[in-house]
Amino acid sequence: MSLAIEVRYVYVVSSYMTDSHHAIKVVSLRTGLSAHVIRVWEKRYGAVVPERTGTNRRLYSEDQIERLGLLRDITRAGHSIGLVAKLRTEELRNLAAASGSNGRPARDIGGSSGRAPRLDECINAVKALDSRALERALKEAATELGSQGLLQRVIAPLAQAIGELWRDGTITAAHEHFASAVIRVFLGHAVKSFAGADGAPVLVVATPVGQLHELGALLAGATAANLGWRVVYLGASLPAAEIAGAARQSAARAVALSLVYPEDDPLLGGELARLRELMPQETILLAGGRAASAYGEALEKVGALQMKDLGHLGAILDTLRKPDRRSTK
Amino acid sequence: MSLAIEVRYVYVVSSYMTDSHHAIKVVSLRTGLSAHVIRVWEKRYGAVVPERTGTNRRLYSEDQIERLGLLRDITRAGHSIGLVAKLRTEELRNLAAASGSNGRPARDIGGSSGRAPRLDECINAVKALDSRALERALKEAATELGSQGLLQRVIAPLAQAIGELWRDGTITAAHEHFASAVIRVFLGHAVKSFAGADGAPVLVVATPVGQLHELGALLAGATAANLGWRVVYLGASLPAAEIAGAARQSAARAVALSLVYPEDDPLLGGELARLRELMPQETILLAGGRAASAYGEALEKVGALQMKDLGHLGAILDTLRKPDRRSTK
DNA sequence: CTGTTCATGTCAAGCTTTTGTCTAATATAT
DNA sequence: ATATATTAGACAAAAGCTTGACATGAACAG
Repeated sequence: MSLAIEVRYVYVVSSYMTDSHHAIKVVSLRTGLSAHVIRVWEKRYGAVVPERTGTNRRLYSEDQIERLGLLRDITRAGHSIGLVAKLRTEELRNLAAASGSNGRPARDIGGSSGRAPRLDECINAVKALDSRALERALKEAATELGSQGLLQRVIAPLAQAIGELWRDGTITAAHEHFASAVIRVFLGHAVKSFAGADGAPVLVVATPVGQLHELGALLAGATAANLGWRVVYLGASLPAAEIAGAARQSAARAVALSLVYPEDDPLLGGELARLRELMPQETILLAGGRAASAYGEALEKVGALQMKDLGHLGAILDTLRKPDRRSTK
Repeated sequence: MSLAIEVRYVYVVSSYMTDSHHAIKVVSLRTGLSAHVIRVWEKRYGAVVPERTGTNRRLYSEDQIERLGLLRDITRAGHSIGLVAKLRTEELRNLAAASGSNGRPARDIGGSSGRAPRLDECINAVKALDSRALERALKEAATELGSQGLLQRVIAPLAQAIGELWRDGTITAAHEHFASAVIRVFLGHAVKSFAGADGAPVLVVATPVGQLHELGALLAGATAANLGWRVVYLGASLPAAEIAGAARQSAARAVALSLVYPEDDPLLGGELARLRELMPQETILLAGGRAASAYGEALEKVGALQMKDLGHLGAILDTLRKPDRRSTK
């Protein structure tokens, strides 16, 4: 019977069974590029030339999808597609790594470097395990900055600061858990409900096995909820099968993973591969967090979109909202 | 044939394949200089003369980008562009190091007894990963039963039911995590704040290493908060040292542990002993949850009070309230 | 003090190139 | 039949290029 399954694909791909093939729509969803753009990049620049079925449909391999993802990142960093489209994939990886890390214009650094108002207060409250003070500071920050500003200018930096303090031993894991718990609850009422509207697209948020730090996932969930997604929040350290199951059951449009620490888990690659395999094909995989870049290769391999920060996540989510639209004036 | 490929690029880059070429936009982003300025520096001073494509677009090498960055720093430090524009790059480096000691601000980045009314609703919502339905059911239960009844007659049985369904495979760990997340947030506003009043006694709530299920701890925390304690909630799976540290730092009157699964962790005894040893002498250790009785012996050994259910916990907490008062203010 | 000159950053107009999107007609898939 | 793909070509917005002009402020001569 496994024979029967394989037979379905024989007419399509003659080579490896491991080299799966994907229709353009899947590629479009997974890369965030429109099918138009994918075709025109092929036609004009030969950026990616897919196989074809006997009936002329395009079929993309995982490698090609990776390549398209790299091109997406590189062009978003400012490079023109015409100049990079024909580079070898290896060079694209270098370019993506290079422009990804330092793509920031230097000019607005000085201006906005002003530390968010309540941040120090929050950090002190965490150090003191003082939930009242932490809640108060968060509340004031929320009224001052609005929920988007709260997330991006206070909670995200706070999460980062906690990570740093933890790594250098100033605070312990208990402080980190404590902060997670308070922030979790706080976000529960500060941000629009995680529940989302009826027709809203679904985002599953979690952290893979071994990744114990929850704050990043929390931030991603809150950001998505803010943008009108229905968030299925699963918390930290879940096996691939569980995440995939939740994604399947909730018909999620995307799954967001937060990777913070450790940065060198040898098992994570396998988890990611399993996740990609078990997830519905059309579900998109997103990854963010401090350690995401450390797993860049593994993430590319499974076609995951890497997010630089919360703003980037927001942009991607906006793109994913409308996977396909026709009657736009 | 690899020759054929390289030839296509000869007109563009004559040297290394690693020396990528960048459009002016990328250069502008990376240096923070406007494209205008970059062009005018080229035209007037020949500061940087890029290659051109066949269609006359400028193409900058990494070296040239570095040079522009140096010029940016130097001019911002007060030198006039006309005087430094033609210096050799090496000299620029010295100048930049000398004048701009303040240059880069580095950034980096982000129920056994009578079936309670809403219980089935809750269970179904968990099965369906439907956070809206779960929240609604909990809310209705809260108004019907009050917060104490909500905890004892809905959430506690729900936690137990989830545990059973998980053990028999009806639901997965993802569902359990999902339920924890929703309930966590819900308790955050339904129950009196975890923060507690100023003079309130402090209870640290956590789950020891290896105990991944958080719901029991959550219930204990909510119950204590309801009774006017100040709760330092640390969540699941914390090492003894961390819990003890938190207890010490917050001058906790008691530490409550929730033990649910597994029931036969051989390491738990050691963790408990270490915890007892590291904790302040006068802090009392409490243990509850489905698996508490399985560890009865170890708990006896460290003098922990075992709680049979939430009502029992409440009674113990009331007893612990009065002894020993501190003059902290 | 005043007027001139120079250095420098910015802008606009007019043209070309690049690139994403759209339409129409046709074919395939489910 | 309806949704999805395919091609070719058209279109328009965005980004680049060049030339020339303008604004500001500093240096300087009278």
